[in-house]
Amino acid sequence: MSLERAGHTVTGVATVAAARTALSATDTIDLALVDWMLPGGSGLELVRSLRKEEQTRRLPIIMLTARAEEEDISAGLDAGADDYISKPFSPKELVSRINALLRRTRDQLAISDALQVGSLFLNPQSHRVYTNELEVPLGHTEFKLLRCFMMHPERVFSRDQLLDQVWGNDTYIGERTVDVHILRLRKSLKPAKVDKMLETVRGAGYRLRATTDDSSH
Amino acid sequence: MSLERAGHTVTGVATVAAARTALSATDTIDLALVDWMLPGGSGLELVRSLRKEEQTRRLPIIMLTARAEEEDISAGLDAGADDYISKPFSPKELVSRINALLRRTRDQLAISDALQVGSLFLNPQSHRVYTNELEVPLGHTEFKLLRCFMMHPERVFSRDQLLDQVWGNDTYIGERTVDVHILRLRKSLKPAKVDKMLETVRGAGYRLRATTDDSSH
DNA sequence: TGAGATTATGACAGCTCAGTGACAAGAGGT
DNA sequence: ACCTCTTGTCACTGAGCTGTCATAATCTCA
Repeated sequence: MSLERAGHTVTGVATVAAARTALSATDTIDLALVDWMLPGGSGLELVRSLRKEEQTRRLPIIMLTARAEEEDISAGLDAGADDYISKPFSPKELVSRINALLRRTRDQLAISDALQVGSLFLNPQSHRVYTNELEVPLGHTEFKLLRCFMMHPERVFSRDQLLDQVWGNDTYIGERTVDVHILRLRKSLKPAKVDKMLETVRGAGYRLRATTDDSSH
Repeated sequence: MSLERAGHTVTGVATVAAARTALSATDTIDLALVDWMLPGGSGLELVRSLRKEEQTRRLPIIMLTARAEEEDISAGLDAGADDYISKPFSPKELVSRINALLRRTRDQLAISDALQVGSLFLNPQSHRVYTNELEVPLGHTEFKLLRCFMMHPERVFSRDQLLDQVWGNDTYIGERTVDVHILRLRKSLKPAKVDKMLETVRGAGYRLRATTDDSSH
C-alpha cells in the first residue's frame, strides 16, 4: 500500500517459481524486493540465480531480512543484492530506499555501452548504427526500435510491448503502426544485408536473431 | 578487498592526522574515501581542509555516511565532497561510484590540455581555435560549445545537456537558442571548410564527427 | 483447396523539428 | 554618449519523419 501510494505499481508473488515466471513474462519490472526466507527456495538463491541470467543481471534488487546480523547482510550483498532492509522497517524507509536505488540505476543505464548483435553495432552515445563498416541511417523511432531489439536479442516482442518500450506506455497508437516501422527498419538495414535478422513471429510479434548467418533454406 | 579486486591500490589510515601525512608524503593518491566519523576530528573537517590546500584542492573525495539524511548529505557536499555513499552500501556500488568519479575527474583534467579532433585544434589556455593554419574567431559561447563537443567527439549532446554544460545548469534559457549558436558556430567554421563536422541528429541533438573526411555524398 | 486471419507494402496527409534571418538588449571599449 | 560585438528570442520556412489507411501478399487451419 505504501509503495502504491508512492506511485509504484506492485506485483506480489508467493514463491520463487512465481517470481521467475513474473520476471520472464513481462519486461516491465524495474526492481525486485526479495524476502530472505521464501517458500520453495531461499531468497538468497533467487538473487544469486537472477544475477547469473543475462535478462535479469542488471535488475535492481533489495533484500528483506528479519535479522540484521552482519553475516546475513554481507551474504546478501555478495549474492548480488543492491541494498537490504532489515525488519522491522518503516514504510517510509522502504519507499525512500526503493526510490534511491531506482535513481541510481537509472543513472547507470544512461551510461550504457555500445550494443552488438551479430555484425550489427549500435552506439547509444553517438546515436549511430554500424554494420560491415557501413553506417545505417535511421530515424529516431527506428533507432529506438532497433535498440530495444538489440538489448534483448532472440526475444520476441509483441506489438504492445514495443509500443510501451519505444513509444512510451502512455501513448495510444494503432498496433499496425509497428508493422510499418518494422518495414522501414528492414528497408534501412537492407543495404547492409542484415534485414533478415528481424524476423516476424506470426501471432506473437517480432524478434531479432542473434546470429547473422542466414539459415532460412 | 573489493576495491583491490577491481584493480585499485588501497591505502588505509586510521586517523585524520595519518590521512594528512599520507596525502602530503606521496603524490600517487587519486581519490580519497572519507568516513563521516573519524578519530581525531570529523571527516567533514578533513574534507573542508583538503579543499583549502592547493595541493589537494582537486582531489576527488567520496564521503561515507551512516545516515542517509538529507542534511548530512548536503553538508558533506557543501564541504567539498564530490560524492557520498550512505551505509549500508554494496561493494559493487562502491566500486562503480569510485570508477565514475575517477572517470569524471580524468575528463576534467584533460581540460588543461589542447584538444584535437580531426584537423580542428582548440587551445583552452590561449582561448583560440585553429584549423589548417587558420584561426577561427569565436565568441565566448561558441567557444565553450565547441570545447564541449571536442571533449567528447562522436557523442550526441541533447539541447538540454548543452545548456547544462555550456550555459550552466541553473540558467533558464530556451532550448531553441542552442540551434542559433550551432548555426553561428557552423558559420564560423565554414571558411575552414570544417562546418560539416557538426552534425544534426534529428530528435536527439548535435554531434561532432571525429573524422574530417566528408562522406556525405 | 479455400476461408479467415495475419502481415507486408505503398501512398499520403499532417505534423514535428531544425535552419535561418531579423531584431532588441546588453557588455565593453572609445 | 556612441559604436560595435555578442547574445537570447522569435517567426517563418521547408525538409523529413510519422501515423494511418487501403490493398496486396502470406500464412494457418479445416
